[in-house]
Amino acid sequence: MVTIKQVAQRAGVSFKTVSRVVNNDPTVKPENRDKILAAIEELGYQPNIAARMIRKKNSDIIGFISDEISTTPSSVDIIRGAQDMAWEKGKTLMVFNLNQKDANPAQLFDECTQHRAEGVIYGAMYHQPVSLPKSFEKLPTVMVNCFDPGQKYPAIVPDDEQAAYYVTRQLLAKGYRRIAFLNLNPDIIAAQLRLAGFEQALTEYGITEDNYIVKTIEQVKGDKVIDVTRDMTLDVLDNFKPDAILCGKDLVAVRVYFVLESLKIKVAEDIGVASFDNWDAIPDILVPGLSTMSLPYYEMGRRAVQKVIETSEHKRNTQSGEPEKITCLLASRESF
Amino acid sequence: MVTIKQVAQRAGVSFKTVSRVVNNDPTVKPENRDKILAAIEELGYQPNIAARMIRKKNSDIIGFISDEISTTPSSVDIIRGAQDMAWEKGKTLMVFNLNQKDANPAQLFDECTQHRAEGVIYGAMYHQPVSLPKSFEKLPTVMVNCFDPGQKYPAIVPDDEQAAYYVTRQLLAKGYRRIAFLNLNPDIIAAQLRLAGFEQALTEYGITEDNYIVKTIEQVKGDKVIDVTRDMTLDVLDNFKPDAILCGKDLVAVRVYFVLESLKIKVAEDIGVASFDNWDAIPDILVPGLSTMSLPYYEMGRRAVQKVIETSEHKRNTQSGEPEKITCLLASRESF
DNA sequence: TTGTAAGCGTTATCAT
DNA sequence: ATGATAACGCTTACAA
Repeated sequence: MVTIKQVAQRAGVSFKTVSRVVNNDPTVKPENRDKILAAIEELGYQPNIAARMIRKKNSDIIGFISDEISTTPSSVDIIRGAQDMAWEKGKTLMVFNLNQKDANPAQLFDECTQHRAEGVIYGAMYHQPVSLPKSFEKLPTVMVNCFDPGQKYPAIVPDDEQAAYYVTRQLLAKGYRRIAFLNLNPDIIAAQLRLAGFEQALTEYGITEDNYIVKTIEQVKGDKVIDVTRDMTLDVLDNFKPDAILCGKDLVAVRVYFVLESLKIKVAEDIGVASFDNWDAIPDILVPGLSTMSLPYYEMGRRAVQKVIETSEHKRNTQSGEPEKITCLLASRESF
Repeated sequence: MVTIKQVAQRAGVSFKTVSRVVNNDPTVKPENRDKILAAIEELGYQPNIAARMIRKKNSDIIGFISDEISTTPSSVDIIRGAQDMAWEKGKTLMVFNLNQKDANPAQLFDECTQHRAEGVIYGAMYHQPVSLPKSFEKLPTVMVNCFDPGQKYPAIVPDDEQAAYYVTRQLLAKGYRRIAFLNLNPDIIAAQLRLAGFEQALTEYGITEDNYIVKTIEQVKGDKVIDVTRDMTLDVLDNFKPDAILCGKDLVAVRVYFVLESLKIKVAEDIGVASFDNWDAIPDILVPGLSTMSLPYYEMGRRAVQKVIETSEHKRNTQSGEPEKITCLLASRESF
């Protein structure tokens, strides 16, 4: 690999002058600058980031540790957002995956330390509480799509309550008055928050308990969780007769669409359908297109990087308070 | 940050002895080794990879540049596979995304060079030819899910022809005799290869042209590509009356299922359905579960890392020959 | 405006 | 078995 010294020799100056040019130091005679730039070009010189790193004390590296046990594809957008923001800020994101086999969070954290990462982001694949190993205290840490139960670290999460509140109000505003909510497993944070938002909106519209219904689309059978969307949908259609169905996630909406199709009930025309996720191609593959609250993964990733840079600059990690909630937007199509 | 010297002082030895312990050099008195290990533990010493890198000549870093213009979620598995293999081989994968805005391949390549990556993997999000900038010649480069038209670099691609051949034979083996193939846009490599595999299998079974049909599910309207799966499916059912439908991707299968549902035609019972992708939760959300040829993204990622390590060790990049095809397996469920 | 010397944290070399 | 010393490629501090 070509070094700064080789460039210096080629240009006929001292290596320090080359360093100046590389670092955009203005105090270089234009004539020399041109000579040096030419030499850099000819030799194809690229600065050695590692060497630079040990002398300057910043690495410009941010570690991203992702819990990918359950591979929710859209959560990849968290990483894309993080990467874009890192790029904009002149940082490099080093991504590590937590895969069953061998790697544990502490190990991956050490990896980050060894690369002298300036901060670490821990990302989970669905909104949940996570307790990180103690070692994470040694570096500015930001949690994304998850949070520490003791609020030890700043956290970025989707505003699930707002999402449910918003979509419910949209349904109500369009005149729907008997909404069935096919919610996710109530063990999940998102399910709890959405229920709150859902009921809040209903209350504000004066909808009483006999005019809405909430069901769970997952049932625990022994140690297995099984999806009962179809039965639930049929049940709700028969016994509650809703004018709109709010689904816990887009995949639930797919099954609901199938049930409706089989009953010749037309989405939008005969019944409104709404959902959460805006999961990739799913909402568009359905006919009519599914109106669904998009989880702001990309934005969360961006915000996490911003936050970790802030914390590392201010060198404070503690007293983080409530997780920062990122607003969810409605991806509006034709299903209600 | 704790350095090797501080550990040395704490343990009462020279810093070189600490270096020996850190690098598992056996020529250290056990007594000293214990003292040093204790000091490392107490001080929380972590080696500085950057410093190590400038002295040793290897970085143990592999760059992964991914064309994420079209975000096919499952292609994330390429990265997961690459990351797992890198971890197993003691390498660190540095992932860079190609996002419209500003970053171009050459820039990201430079980023890799600056980190002194030992090799670079270029990954595309669907199987396609790609011409890389000339700069990639400077580092061992492997292409994954894409290939250089001039075979300049080793490439890892899914064996689309084998996939189509295999699934078609499976259909035929189960007795299906009138197969309709709703293929992807014929501009796409995968579509061309699959057509070849499909027809090969049919020929071997002596199926003649009037007993199969191939249709495209995308149509170009002006400068827009529109999905015509529904119309095509209805058309084929009406006019060709197939006993099985082979879909170009799982999302096509979803639409086909809807059409069949609306016509009260039962999948598996009345008609076989097969597909390509094994895309995340889709095949399982359908009822009956979709039997589909899985694209071996994870394995491709693993293989790409293996290959880039091989090439970097043997220092040869040229004369790569045909892309290496990774076998696709049938994810068998209940749809045929 | 430019260059010299020192230093970053590590490994390599060679002596002890 | 251990330790001085040099070296890696760069930046910082300071001098010219």
